[in-house]
Amino acid sequence: MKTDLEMNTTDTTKTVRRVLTDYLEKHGHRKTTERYAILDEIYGLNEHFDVDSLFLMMKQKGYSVSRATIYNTIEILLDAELVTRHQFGKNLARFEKSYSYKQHDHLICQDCENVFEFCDPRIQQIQSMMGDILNFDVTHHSLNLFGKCRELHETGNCSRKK
Amino acid sequence: MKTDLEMNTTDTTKTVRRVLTDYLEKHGHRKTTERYAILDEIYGLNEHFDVDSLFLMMKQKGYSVSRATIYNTIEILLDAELVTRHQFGKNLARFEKSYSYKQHDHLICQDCENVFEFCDPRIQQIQSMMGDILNFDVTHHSLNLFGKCRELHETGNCSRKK
DNA sequence: GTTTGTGCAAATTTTTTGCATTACA
DNA sequence: TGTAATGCAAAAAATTTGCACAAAC
Repeated sequence: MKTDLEMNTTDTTKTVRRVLTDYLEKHGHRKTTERYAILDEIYGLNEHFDVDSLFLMMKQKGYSVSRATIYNTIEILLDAELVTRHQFGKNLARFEKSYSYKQHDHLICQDCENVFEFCDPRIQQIQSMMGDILNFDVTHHSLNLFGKCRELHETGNCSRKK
Repeated sequence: MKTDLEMNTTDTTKTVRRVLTDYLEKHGHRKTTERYAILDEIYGLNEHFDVDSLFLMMKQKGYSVSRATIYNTIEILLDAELVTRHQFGKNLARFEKSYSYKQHDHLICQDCENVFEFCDPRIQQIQSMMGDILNFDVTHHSLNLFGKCRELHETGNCSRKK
């Protein structure tokens, strides 16, 4: 049997579709084509996305779902733990696929808004320790580091600046 | 001379007004009554706030500033490091006074939306280590832990639920 | 007296909601 | 066929912007 990391895109698509099917059946929700189309689109991306860009990308590909349906579906995908939600300092929710993804956190350049990922085991330790101390059942966390990427730091500007 | 922690509210008010004055002069901005009124209001609070609640609180006290001015002023206070900005999982910016406040992070109850504070030195270590590794000049971070507070965990409900 | 900053209202942006229609079960 | 889900458009919520007027300097 393959480990998650060995799976290719097709495998992953199949697997997450299966996870979604199980979730929908378990919760008595219908298996609509839109839900699977949105899931596929999300798992075809390798970057963070927001609802509007997802809507536009799908529209451009000729598969048009309404924004309302995307918002609805993302709620389901969040609950099914197939997607995670982030906020990188703006009032705009951003998402990313999460199935079989190693837990990671983000480093955001204040200038080019580029998002980098990193992982540090101490965060999990802090998370569980604080849960114990403060009598909380901590389910997840969000750690964002903000700063200047190397390019901005060295040249005073970033190429990707918006 | 007093340490920051020994200062009372009046002392703090004076000090932060002075910090703001220095900032405004340094940046060639005008010292308007609104800016000081907003600063005073913020430093009179002991909780996180959002722009609209600040607007309503000031209005109720008879000191009415426009929301636009509050948004403008908060930009200045952020830049002057007199206020910090947070997002606790909602698309709503929340703020808190930051002068002489020990760096801390937040634990948020998903049910009652109550926000608790904690501090762990390892976060600073992670922050500087990741900056070194990824060639970033990390200026600040935001760590939020999300979960169920004790009350929610034990009773399935929180008294403060909205 | 200049000009910056404020207030107001309108515009934008992001998300939510209501309701008629579609399509899953 | 009954009902949940979709699409659309309108509403809501948060923030930004434009412009006339007020008040710092």
